[in-house]
Amino acid sequence: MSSVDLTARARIRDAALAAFAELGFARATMRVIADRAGVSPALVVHHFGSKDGLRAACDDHLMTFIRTEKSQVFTTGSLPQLSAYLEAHPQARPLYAYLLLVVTEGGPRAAEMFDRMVDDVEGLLAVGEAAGTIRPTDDPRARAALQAGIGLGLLLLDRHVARHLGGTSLFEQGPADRYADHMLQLYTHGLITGPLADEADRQHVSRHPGTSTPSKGEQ
Amino acid sequence: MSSVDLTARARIRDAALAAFAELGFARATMRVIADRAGVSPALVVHHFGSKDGLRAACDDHLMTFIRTEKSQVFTTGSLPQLSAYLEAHPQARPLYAYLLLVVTEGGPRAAEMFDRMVDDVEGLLAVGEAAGTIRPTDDPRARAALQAGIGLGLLLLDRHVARHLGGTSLFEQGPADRYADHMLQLYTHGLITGPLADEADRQHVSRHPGTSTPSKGEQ
DNA sequence: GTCTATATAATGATAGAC
DNA sequence: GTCTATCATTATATAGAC
Repeated sequence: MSSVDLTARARIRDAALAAFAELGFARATMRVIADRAGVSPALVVHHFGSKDGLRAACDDHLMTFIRTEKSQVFTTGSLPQLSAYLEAHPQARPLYAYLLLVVTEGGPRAAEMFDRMVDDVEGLLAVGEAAGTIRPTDDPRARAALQAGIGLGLLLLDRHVARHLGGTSLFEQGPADRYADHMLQLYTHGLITGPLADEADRQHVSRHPGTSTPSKGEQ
Repeated sequence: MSSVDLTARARIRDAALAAFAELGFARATMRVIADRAGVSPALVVHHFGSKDGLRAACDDHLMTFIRTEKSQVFTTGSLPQLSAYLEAHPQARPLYAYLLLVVTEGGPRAAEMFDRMVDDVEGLLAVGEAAGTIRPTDDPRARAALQAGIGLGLLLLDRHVARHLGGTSLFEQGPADRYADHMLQLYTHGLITGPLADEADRQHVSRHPGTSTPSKGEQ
């Protein structure tokens, strides 16, 4: 409904967002973007100055969206939540795709975006820790960064991972189920067991004396 | 020692490998590659036919390397092992960097490369399972794909994750330590605890009756 | 604001001498 | 095998009319 009578500037920006995400920055030419927006290449320059200016406008648009609290779900790394959100808000799809592009191709604001995600994840984990559903940690920042990286990294490899889960995207039902199964397993019980796990615990305690990470009641 | 008197063809291929990895396919132009190899642009075409031909030669070179058993470490997703390997075999660095590019920019052989990694990870996990150091699973293929994705995904986000771990790359000492700490923690004990973990177990059992995943001794 | 027409630069690739 | 010189194409960006 709102996408019908957008200003030309907004239409160009949206076309660019989608074209960049689909083709990469280099192969999404001004002509292609102009065509998709239904305008002349000259008008693109008129509105954004240059291709880099257009890119910056796309970054701005995404950052604004990311900063909206209702799009926190974008940045949590939780696939089921993200999946539900995209289902309910199809307009967010191109922004999500563009986020993946920016992070991989490493534009000037990629760091800013990833940092925002880490902040969000850290907050969520802290809430869980307080509620007793998330294990305590010595190093909340590192944990948040790694968990954000795990979540986003898997989304970057969507195609490849999903192929082994019997589909073409993790957002499909089948792959999503097998994904959820393993991740829940990993997040509730880990992957390592037996003597190797005990050894890992000893290493951790020796590095962080005073901290204990028992699997069940110690001290 | 062996890099001094390479044939021009090999020098061009190596220069391309590095330039592609550093700049991406689009921005690594034939001229840039020729300059770095110390030859004329025409010679690049003479040897490889076209830019796509050059790219294919790089892919071939990487695949040959990946298929060598001694480079399995490339594909395990274990950072400490990979780090040690790259330290001991600096010649492998550009190949590693090119692998990351291929996986992100999704060339024609990216799938082949990722599949190889999943195979390797699945084998390693099966060995661990047999040895009693890795928890059993219902779905070894999914687990291997996801663990490969987690490992590779974090390497793709190297820069960003490392920034939060106090460095610029996960291969540096400080970030590597904090990385190892959290991942060991995650892999030995998981992340979720308390009632949420119990609920996860119930969901898993109801989906896979007959399978049990107790955190400690349940028949 | 929007267009057509065009300038300018860079790219992948070719021709042909050595 | 390797070069210099050059072509044809395509890219971004500009000029100026409407």
